Amino acid sequence: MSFKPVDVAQSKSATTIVFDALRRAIIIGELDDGAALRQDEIAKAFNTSRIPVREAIARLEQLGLVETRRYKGAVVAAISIEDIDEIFDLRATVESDAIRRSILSKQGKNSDQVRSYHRAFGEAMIPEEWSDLNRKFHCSMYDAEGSPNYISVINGLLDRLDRYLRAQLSLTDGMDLATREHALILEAYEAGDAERAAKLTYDHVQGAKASLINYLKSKRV
Amino acid sequence: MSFKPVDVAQSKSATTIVFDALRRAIIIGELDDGAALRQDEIAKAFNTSRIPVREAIARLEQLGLVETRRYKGAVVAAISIEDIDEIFDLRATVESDAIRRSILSKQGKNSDQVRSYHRAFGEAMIPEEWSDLNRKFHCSMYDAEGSPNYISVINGLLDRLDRYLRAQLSLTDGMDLATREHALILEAYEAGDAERAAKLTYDHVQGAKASLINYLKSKRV
DNA sequence: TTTTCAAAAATTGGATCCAATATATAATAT
DNA sequence: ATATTATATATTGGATCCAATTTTTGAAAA
Repeated sequence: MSFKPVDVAQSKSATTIVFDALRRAIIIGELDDGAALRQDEIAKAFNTSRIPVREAIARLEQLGLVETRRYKGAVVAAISIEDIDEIFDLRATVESDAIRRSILSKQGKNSDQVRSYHRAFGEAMIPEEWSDLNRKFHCSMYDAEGSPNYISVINGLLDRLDRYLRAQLSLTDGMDLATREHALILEAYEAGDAERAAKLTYDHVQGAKASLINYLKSKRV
Repeated sequence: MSFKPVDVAQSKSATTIVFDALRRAIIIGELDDGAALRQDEIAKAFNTSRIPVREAIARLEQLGLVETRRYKGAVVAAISIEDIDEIFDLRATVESDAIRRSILSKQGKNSDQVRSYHRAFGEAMIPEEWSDLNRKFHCSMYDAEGSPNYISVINGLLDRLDRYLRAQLSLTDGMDLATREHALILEAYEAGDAERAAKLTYDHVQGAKASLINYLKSKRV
């Protein structure tokens, strides 16, 4: 045989292709808050019918990334400063517990992986990469085997925050501070110091919150 | 005018009706783990076409209540004991922080509401009601105005645990202990003791975890 | 010119149809 | 009798069509 058989069930559905693309576009800020998602337009762009687009929108709505109004369609969800503030608190709480339980869990450390994300974060020249690498850095320290639900909640929260973080990161120079704080968190992680890592993570997230809220308040006068 | 005009946009879509009903059926354990959700069957039962059913299933999948396999349809998600264990930890973490921030937030207390749920919980004769009342009791102490995202995450976690909790509650007599623990939490809430309320809530959830895990382990030999 | 009303166009929500894949059943081979 | 193959049926995924609602545009009235 000169070809490799592939299970057809592994091919992505039209719904999933559209969902992934729309989710990505929202997260990276390509679709602005309040932007209408026209079913027909999206269907044409993806060369499919409206049904997969509707299903993708239904999925995005459950993630809080879009809001739909009956008979009026879907728009990209705008997140208020109060909600952003709260989501950061929630992140700080969940992520600090995630790293604590990861360290306490006796699982092997991901040190090589974490280190390489840390290095990549410090070296990244394009703001678009920072946010992805930041997510990878943090999540690689959480126990993927033992904490899939923590990680899923964290990713959901990050999905909702990312476009604001990206806009901020493009315009401010908080990367040096973040890199330094990452180094401290990594140090505590490698030293197996669960409480210190949890506290550093909590404080790091809260610092990012303060910075973003300041930025948004100055921008939304 | 002898009739009251109602905004048509307030009518529920077929998708929402199906979604609500399926979500409810899964939560209360009417649909067993692994049960197949046949689109055609459900569409017939609700006297609609398959499209709203598919959209409802897409939404349920994002909530982790069902799992779909390409070309094979959707089944009710079975949650492993390890996942249940983790979800309880996540609940304990998030709910203890939710009650802490609620108490610290200077918002008015919901005491009357909380008390009435507490009383109803203690008086409930039907196990089916316990789980709903338990949820209402706890969530009424969290700050709906300032913590909608906390509450949303908590409800999502509870949705996934509820059918196991309900099965357990029907067969064990942990209600007396729960009622006593609720009373202590309520006491700390009303006293404005954020740290004590947080600790009691955390311990309460962890106790419920231990109890449910024991039950499930004995049941799944 | 501005406001109101009517008609046309755009869009959403759901029904039906068709194609593709999976599953069950029947027929054939061993 | 069992295993394999072929056929029929069931189910999912998406395309198309129709009905309902919203938005836009154009015409008429003030």
